[in-house]
Amino acid sequence: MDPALPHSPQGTAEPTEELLPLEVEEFSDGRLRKGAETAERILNAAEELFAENGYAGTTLRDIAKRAEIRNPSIYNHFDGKENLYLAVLERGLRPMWELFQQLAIRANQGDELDLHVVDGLMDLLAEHPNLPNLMQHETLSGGDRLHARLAEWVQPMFNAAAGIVSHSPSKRWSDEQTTLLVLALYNMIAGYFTMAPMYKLISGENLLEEEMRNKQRHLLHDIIRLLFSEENTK
Amino acid sequence: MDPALPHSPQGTAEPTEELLPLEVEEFSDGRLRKGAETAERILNAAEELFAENGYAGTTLRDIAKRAEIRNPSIYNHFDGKENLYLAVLERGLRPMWELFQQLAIRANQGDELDLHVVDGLMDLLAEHPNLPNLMQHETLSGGDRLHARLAEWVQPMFNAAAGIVSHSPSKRWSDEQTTLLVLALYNMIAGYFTMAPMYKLISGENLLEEEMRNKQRHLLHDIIRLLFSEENTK
DNA sequence: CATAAAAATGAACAAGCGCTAGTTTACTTG
DNA sequence: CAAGTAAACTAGCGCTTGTTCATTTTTATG
Repeated sequence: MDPALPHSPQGTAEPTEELLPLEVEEFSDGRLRKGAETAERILNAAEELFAENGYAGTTLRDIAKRAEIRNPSIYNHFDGKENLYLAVLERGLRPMWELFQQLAIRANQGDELDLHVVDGLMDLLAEHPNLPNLMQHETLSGGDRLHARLAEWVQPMFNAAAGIVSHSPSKRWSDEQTTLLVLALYNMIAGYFTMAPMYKLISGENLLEEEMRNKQRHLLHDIIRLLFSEENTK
Repeated sequence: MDPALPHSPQGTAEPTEELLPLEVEEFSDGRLRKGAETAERILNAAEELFAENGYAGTTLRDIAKRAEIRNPSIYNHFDGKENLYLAVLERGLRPMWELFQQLAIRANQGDELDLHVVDGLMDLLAEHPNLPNLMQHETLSGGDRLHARLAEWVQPMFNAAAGIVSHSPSKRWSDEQTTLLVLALYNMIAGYFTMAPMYKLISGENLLEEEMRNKQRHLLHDIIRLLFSEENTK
């Protein structure tokens, strides 16, 4: 494993590192090994339950039931609840991590990206609706369970996002504001998905359905355009 | 108690109802009765712990320890964990509920309010930093524990906020967009506080300190001004 | 097809949970 | 200050939790 690395807050500007070597256990014909298949079922079940109920609110027996196994079998694939949780988090964060790495590269090449970032994020989160909730649970607990890994996982994404925003044509935002702006935009975008269950209770409408998502995408475009227009310079 | 009220989504536009009769148990000289004082200590401890660790992640023994009593004593003041949680939620939501009620009245009188709303919310949340986290935990769990009370508590605030936004001078936003805009603005504002612990891990800076809060307030003012300027009409 | 490894299982353990009962202490009030 | 009530305590019950272990069943391989 990692040698110590006690939340060192040195943030490399370019996220070019690897997240983890992702080993695929499968036959030459692409069929998964039996063990790897149930490991995946466990991860899927755990992701859904952790996202909805958090770490403490999720039982290994609940996870096992959803994965259609008896709960000691989990220990054939993961070394305890905490490690399973970390595995879920890592697998969940990977697509977001990759998206930001990719967007950051294009931002350094001078492409205008703000709208692409929004679209990319909306698509990604729509495909992985558990991701914002997992992140939010971690955020609320102060990242206690991530702590060491947090720097290497979240920090590069944040830096990439800040880089993208600071490359925008608008000269409106100072460097100081850029940081807070990234936070605000993230909360606005991810919060949409996080809010979905409660919004459904209040209004009856399902934010996760495509029609609503398109309205949200439209709104975000309008907002981004207003925030990053070249005209006004404060 | 309430007669059924199974999440009826009829939202009265003006939040003029009462939240709950708030009974104060104190002597004529203002001193709290012994019992009422420990009840308050329990509520304070529970609020902090529920906000950080959620419902499942908080034990009555933890709460008792922080309130400096033994855990069965909690039952002299609250009828079980669930009811304590609801009491925490209600006491926590009250100031926000009152703020929105007050702002909604002024909005109906035609005052321009958008910036005042932001300032009011920032001040309120700075004073009650546990509130956004409590709400967020409830949001993530799908409001399961609130469910029935949710309509009467959250719905009026949401409607008040939507009313305020739709009274803004800008003709830019359609009614449909107004709803999503309220959500986005709420997430932006409340998310700032929710993110504080993780942001501190990443950057070392404390978002809850006044200096940072003022920068955030400034940023929010800029954003609101851009979103609700009279000029541009899309 | 035999064999070893991998995976799944039932049974059960210690620890911790919400909660109750019974009793003692502290407070309030006539 | 005495009596009654409210509030705090100790002890512990029934249950669930994460985890272990010995065993059986399944899967992969020479």
